[in-house]
This record gives sequence, C-alpha cells and structure tokens, in this order.
Amino acid sequence: MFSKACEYGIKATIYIAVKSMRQERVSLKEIAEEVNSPVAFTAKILQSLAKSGIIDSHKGPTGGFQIEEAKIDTIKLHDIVHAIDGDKIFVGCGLGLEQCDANQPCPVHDKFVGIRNNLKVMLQNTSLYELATGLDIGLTHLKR
Amino acid sequence: MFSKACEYGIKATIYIAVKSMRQERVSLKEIAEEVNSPVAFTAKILQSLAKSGIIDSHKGPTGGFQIEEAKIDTIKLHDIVHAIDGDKIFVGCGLGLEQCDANQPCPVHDKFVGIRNNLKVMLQNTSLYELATGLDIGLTHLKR
DNA sequence: TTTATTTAGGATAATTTTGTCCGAAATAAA
DNA sequence: TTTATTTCGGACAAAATTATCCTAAATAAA
Repeated sequence: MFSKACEYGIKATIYIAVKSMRQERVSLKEIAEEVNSPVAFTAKILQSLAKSGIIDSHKGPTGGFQIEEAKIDTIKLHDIVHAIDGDKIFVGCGLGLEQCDANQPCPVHDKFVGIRNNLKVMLQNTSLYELATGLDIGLTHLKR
Repeated sequence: MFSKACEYGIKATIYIAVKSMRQERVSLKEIAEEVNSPVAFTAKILQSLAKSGIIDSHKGPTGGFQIEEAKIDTIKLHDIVHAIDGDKIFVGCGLGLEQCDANQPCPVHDKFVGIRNNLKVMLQNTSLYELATGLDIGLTHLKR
C-alpha cells in the first residue's frame, strides 16, 4: 500500500512527535534505531519531510529533528504521505489508463474510486497527535 | 495500488472474458493491442494466469487464450489479483512491522485494517462477469 | 510430412525503488 | 579558534519491478 519510504517516514514522524511533546530533539541515529529503519535511507526521507515543513531539522551538536508542538495536531497522516509519495496514491486510474473518469470509466473505476476515497478520508482524518499519543501511552508500538 | 503486472493482468482477463462470451479465442497479440500493454510482458502475466487456472491457453494456429464460460461469473477480481500479486496486498502491517496485530498494533493498525478490508471485500464481490459485461455493452473501456 | 502460427520459458536489459557512502556545511561546546 | 557532532546533498550500489528478445515446444492446416 505505502512505499517503504513512506512507511519509514510515518514511523519516524510519529517518533519525533512523541519526543517533541516532551520538548526534546532527536537525532537521526536514535530515530533509525527506534523505528528500525536503515539510517542513511531514513536521512533522505527526513530531509524531504524537513523541506516540506513537516519537521524541523537542526545541524550540529544538540541538533536533530523536532516538530513544532502546535503543529502536532494539525499535521495529518495525509500530509506525511503526500510529502513523501506525492499524490500518486490519490490520483490516476486503477488500471493505469490515461483517460479514465466518470464519463469514460475503466471497468473498475467506480469501485476503485470508492476504496481510494475511504483511504483518503482516513488519512485526512488521522492526526499525528493521536498517533503519537497512542505510542506514548504504550497502546501501540513501532519496533519489529 | 496494484502493480503494473496486475493492471495488465486485470485488463487482459476482462478482454479475454468478453471474447469468451462469444466463444472466441484471442491471441496474445490482439490482447496486448486491445488493452494497450507491452506484448512480451503481457505474455508472462498470461502465463501465470494460465498456471493458476484462471484462463486457458492453447498453442498453435487458432490457438490463444480463452476462459471457460461457466467460470466467468465465479471468477472474482480477487482471484486475478491474487494470482498475479499473491497475498501481499492482503496481509502484513501497514508500516512494515513484523509483529503487528490487534494485541500489539502499530499506530495505524486499526485504520489500515479497515481500509484493507474494504478493498478485500470489494475485490471478492466483483465478478469478472460484471466487468466483462460493462465493457461489452460499451459502458466502460480498456484502452488509453 | 512440412510449414506456418502461436504460446512457453529462459536469458537479458532497462527502469524504479531502496539503500549506502562520503565529503561538505552548519553549529554548539571546549 | 578548534574540535566534535550532526544534518545536507551528491554519487554510487543493490534489489525489485517492468520490459524485451530469442529459441523451443505445441499444434493446426496445407
């Protein structure tokens, strides 16, 4: 469903959010360890999340990644996915047709649009805050 | 959502079904033209669909692909996807965790399971017959 | 039986995605 | 100012997916 990049990006962002709620910055190294992702690849993903303004990065000793606390409940899962994978999972025909819409639909058009809309709504309604809170109170986990 | 292989496979199967409802076999060449897919790659996919028993293949002149007519409305979209992509879109954690279930869920577990179940139900309830009929009566299309 | 046609299947290539490496730039602390 | 630490960013490598090519096998018709 999601690309590996997206999986790592979501996990990393949730972990950063938990730490940010305690006013802590976290290093790339710590993130990669805690979410069980390849360090260098994770660095690339965090870079693009930083460029998108979702996370804040800081170089040097005491540097690392953090999320502005006020942002944590305005950021939605949708934003993270969009920053990493772009809109490719939200647009386009389910069977890869260039011309496919309600007027000239592919055979699976309606059903596909339905499912994808479910996904979109879910992503738009899921806040980083709720994901981070669930992790923080031990309801969910990120490793293994 | 689906792999390219799956997209081609679904389109090809629907096209073969339409022809089969008229008791006609179709050649690889015709299929690839009609569904706008790379010939040789499509050949591989049809091969695996034949091995799965979803389509029937026949060599030699007047050969080609066909689907047993009685099968057309028992075959579901689910079967086609499963034959090509296996169960990877139906199982596994949304964030790639090895251990993720209701007892020890990842942060998106519940929401992800919900969406994926929608998808699964849709695929299981969509028959090849309805897809082929829609194409046959010109309600839907496969090219471009 | 020969020939033409069509799928099967193995080898190989191109592209995309995933992942690594390393020096540069920034920056905090000694 | 020097040093240690950390992210940035470009180049490179590995793996997976997508796609091509070619010969073999099957088979129908001449």
